[in-house]
Amino acid sequence: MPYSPQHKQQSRQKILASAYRLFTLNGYERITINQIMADCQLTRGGFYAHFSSKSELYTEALKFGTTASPLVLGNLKSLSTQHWLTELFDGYLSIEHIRGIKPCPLAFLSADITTRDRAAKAAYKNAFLGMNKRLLALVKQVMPFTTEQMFALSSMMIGTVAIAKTINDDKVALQLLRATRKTIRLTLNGI
Amino acid sequence: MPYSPQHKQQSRQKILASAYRLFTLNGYERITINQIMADCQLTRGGFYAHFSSKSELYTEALKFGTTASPLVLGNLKSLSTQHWLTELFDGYLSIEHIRGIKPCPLAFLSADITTRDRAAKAAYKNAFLGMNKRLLALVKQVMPFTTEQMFALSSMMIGTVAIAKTINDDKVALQLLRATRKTIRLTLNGI
DNA sequence: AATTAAATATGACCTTTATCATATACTGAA
DNA sequence: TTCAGTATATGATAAAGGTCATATTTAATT
Repeated sequence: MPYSPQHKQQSRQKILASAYRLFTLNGYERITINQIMADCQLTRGGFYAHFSSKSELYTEALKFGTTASPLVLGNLKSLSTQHWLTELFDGYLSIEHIRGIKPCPLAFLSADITTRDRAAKAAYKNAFLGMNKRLLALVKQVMPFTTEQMFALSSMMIGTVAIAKTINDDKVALQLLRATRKTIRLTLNGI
Repeated sequence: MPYSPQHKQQSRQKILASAYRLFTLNGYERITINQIMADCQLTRGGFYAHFSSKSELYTEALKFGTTASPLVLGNLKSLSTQHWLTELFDGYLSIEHIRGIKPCPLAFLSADITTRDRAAKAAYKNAFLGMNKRLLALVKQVMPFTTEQMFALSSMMIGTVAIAKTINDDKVALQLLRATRKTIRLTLNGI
């Protein structure tokens, strides 16, 4: 038996991590299998030992990056829920987030998903619904809040970062991010 | 002198209209010059008599589709501003809008723009700022409203339709659209 | 009708990229 | 150290698409 038994699994995980990051930053068409494999120190050909096609990888990468999202798990348990939520929203609505290398796929892949297959759409939908559920549970600890209110709030945050990322001009981008941060604080009763 | 003097201009306008629609629905990479030219009954080669490259066309098409946006001009002048705004928001946040062939480029091209050149980003930014300005002027006729509030509201609407469009499941998509419609009505003082 | 110059169509080129067949490299066991 | 068989790399293939050179069509003017 050659290679350690986990070797292939490790490669698979590395491919998924690279694919998730690169796809989120660039979309499906702007990233090649070559780039993904090179990013994790592998080469083109071996790819098909792990995935049957590029589009399968896309869906798996999206699942990989959005299940058990670190976003809401966090390790700031020492903080009060209120404080923690503030940190969460402010971080999400920050210029660092939108200019960084770990942007939110819900924001940056929405249009991309539209032209992708059923499986990719399902993965996106699950990610969106999952995030809403987890966030809603948290917000409810602080104040009464409905699923519908949560949907609207999520949409606002996601829309804001999606738009802010397109804007080259930091001044305008910051103004937009700030606007939404303010609005959210008001919505959440001055958290 | 062959052809009527306006002939080339007419062709250009047709190309722009086709490009605008197809790009908005599919993004830059999923549409070929061939498809655009075929869509307006022309052929591939003639393209370069009108535009120097695909990316130039993309930017011009975006400008074409977003300047003097019919969105806010409308012809419902008989209605009160309040009523008119309600119609506008409800139409934007409708399943017909997101499933139709004239979707909002601000919502469906945000991620696409991120990986495009400076000119395309500028066109997107102008479209966004222009829409906000026009909308704000209208909302102000009804109630006090700031630029920042307008930004947050636009982001919410744009985010909502962007997400709703990715969701294959009409039930969930409708729930999401409804949530934002409700929230907007509350925000606008029960318009 | 014939002419002519602009507008459009045709065909070809070259690059990129997904995919696959085949060769090589690796490592645990004998 | 050799073997075996899995994991990865290499090279090839075929298709797609942006671009351009050249041919053809068009209609206002003569």
